[in-house]
Amino acid sequence: MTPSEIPLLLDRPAITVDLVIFSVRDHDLNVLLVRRLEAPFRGRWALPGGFGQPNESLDDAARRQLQEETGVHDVYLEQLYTFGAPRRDPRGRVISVAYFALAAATVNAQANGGDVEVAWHSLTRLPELAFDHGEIVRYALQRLRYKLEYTSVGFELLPNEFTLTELQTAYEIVLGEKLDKRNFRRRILDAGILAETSRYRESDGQGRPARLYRYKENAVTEVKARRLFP
Amino acid sequence: MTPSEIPLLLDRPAITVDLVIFSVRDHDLNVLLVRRLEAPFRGRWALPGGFGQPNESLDDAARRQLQEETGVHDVYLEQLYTFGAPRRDPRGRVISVAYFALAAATVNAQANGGDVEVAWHSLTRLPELAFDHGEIVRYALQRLRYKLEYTSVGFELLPNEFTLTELQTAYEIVLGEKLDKRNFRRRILDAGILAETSRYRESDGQGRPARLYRYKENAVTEVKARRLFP
DNA sequence: ACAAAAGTGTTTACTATACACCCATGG
DNA sequence: CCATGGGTGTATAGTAAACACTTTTGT
Repeated sequence: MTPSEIPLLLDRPAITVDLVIFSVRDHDLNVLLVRRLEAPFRGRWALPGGFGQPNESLDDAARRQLQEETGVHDVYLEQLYTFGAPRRDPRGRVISVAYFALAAATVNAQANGGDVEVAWHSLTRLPELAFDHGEIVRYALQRLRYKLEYTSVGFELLPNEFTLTELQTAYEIVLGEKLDKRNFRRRILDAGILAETSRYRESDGQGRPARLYRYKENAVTEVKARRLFP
Repeated sequence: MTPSEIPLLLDRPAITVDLVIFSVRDHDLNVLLVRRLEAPFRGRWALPGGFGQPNESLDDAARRQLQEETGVHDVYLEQLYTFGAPRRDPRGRVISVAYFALAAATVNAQANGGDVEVAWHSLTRLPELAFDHGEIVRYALQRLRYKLEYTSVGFELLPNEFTLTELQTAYEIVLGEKLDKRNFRRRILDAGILAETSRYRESDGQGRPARLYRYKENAVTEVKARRLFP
């Protein structure tokens, strides 16, 4: 920051926090959306989000918006990217700090009292979204797939206890490809990030009950990438 | 974005763009800094940056600030992270969209006329910076090292034509470790991202002249990571 | 006893690493 | 002819991928 110091209030863009909340439901990757009640884009689905408060960090603002607007709390959250194209909001200059969040299928979302509609939408049949929110979702999906491959954020898509088949299915749904069961289990167990519980899940219909695991706290979350250079 | 619509001007934070420009010089990784002329932190070194203009994207604002403030242009630039802790600027709420840039040692920086000091600083002996800029630099360094391992951004630290030893040295300086010459050359040549030129660089003192290479435009920039899961 | 899902090892191909000597040039 | 940096190949270890049958449970 240099000689040109803090600008006149009139020149300031507005700044919002928007959230892309992913969850695996009904055998599909879903995003949580809210329906807009006012112009512009009235009636269209949009990402939850809003303005920060004066004494709140961006992360805190994201968490608060999530809770207030959708009832979702205690989920994995990370900053995604800041979008600031000049005409992305027809009302004027609005810069949006986008976050992405991962919620287990057991997490419930509900409108906070008012008449705002909140709903999960499958990514395979996403409606046209308000503003540039479609672009933000695409970017978030790319980041999710990418991180799934070399970090352990994937566990954030599951409840505390889960079976290895449930974990594998979540991965397959997000990555959009089938994985080999034996290799998957070997890798994930060898990584030493799971703790076996003594409990089992009865399969709905029939079949052998599956052992439940939980994700170890303090587990390493990043796996070394295959380096381009030695 | 929901019922709470665009807020009063008074509630709006100011928003700046700050730049972390890395360059390998004098056998060290350097960052380009400017000395502050005004309070707060008058006399301290800070990241170049400033406010965006109404009809300018964030990327454009970053590029313009870089050119205007330091004379640096046509370098690799990418958005890093947005910093928005409530008290990071003592004058009031300022949210900063940080960018990181890579410049070859042949790129010159110079103050734009005025009496602003602009200088490269080695990361091994960085002065205490203004605001939270020290934290921003640390975060940028982490990102640079990370990307160096699994993308080809490293080439942005070198001029158009370079020798393999120069390339290897740049990697060694950024990563802070020695690399094996034969393995390095094999990997980088096998990756098919370099084109051999017919020219050679005379080594300063003595020794056999080294072949010059250039980075292929359109080369793949990402290398597949070693996946945690099969 | 059968249907349904859980669980388990081995072989083969590929990729990464470690390592030492000859080559071209200028003084 | 020597000092300096450039350039090159191979053997070994480790990691990834492909692949099919047995076990446990409920009906």
